Amino acid sequence: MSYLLKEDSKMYPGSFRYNSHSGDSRGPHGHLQNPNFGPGPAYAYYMGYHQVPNLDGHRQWFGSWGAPYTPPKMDWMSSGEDPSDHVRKPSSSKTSYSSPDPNSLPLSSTPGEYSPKVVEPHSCNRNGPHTYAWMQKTMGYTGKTRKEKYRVVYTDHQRLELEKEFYFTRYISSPRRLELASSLNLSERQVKIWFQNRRAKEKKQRNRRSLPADNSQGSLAWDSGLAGPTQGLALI
DNA sequence: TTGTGTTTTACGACCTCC
DNA sequence: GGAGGTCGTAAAACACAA
Repeated sequence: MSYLLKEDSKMYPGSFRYNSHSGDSRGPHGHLQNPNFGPGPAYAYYMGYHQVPNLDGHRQWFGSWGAPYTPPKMDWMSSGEDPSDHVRKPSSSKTSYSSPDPNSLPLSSTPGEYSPKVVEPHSCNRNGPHTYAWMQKTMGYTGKTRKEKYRVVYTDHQRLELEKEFYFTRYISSPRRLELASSLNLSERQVKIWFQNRRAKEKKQRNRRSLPADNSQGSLAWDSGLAGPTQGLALI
């Protein structure tokens, strides 16, 4: 399903920003080698989705989500493989968002599949160990303002799963939202907002290309200059 | 290295529908 | 009245040119 390969390259030109320093599953050419992606570095301690960064830039989930989030089947971890092997090479290999075939991905993985890892409560990025100031501020969980803890960055795995869902339906149903939120260790609210933002993004892109907004009709609007549904579906 | 532009999360305001 | 939609916007995270 190269739709996502294509689409994501546009959608996430910098989607591996985190991975450039925290590990991801891409090969030297920017292609994902591990369909389960690398560790999920992009979590932060935010609002109800309590996350604590660890040394590898992976953030750990606490609080309402129970077990910390760990992307499923993180083989490279269990096998002792160096996560850096999966790290995107620096900008010389500015990659497109090369997603694996979503059909091969664990779309319906459940939280139970995530095996919590013991991690250190600090993160690092390409600049080395790094703990965001706002994270430290919010560790105390004292009800921070929007400015103090603003947003998290979703992992590639989360993004891909969301994109996959968006590909099939631009308006997620409540049950499916619950399922997806659970499988991705996101809140339903996050999933809902992600879809809202995704639709807005699509609309923005469409407008940018001066394409008729009528294409928003129906469940798919991919024939609007974005990677089209026909193309995508044909490749599923 | 730094300044700037873009993208990504997240929210509030407001609207519609049931 | 609640849920969920769009729209506009804030600000973090990032890419990249200079």
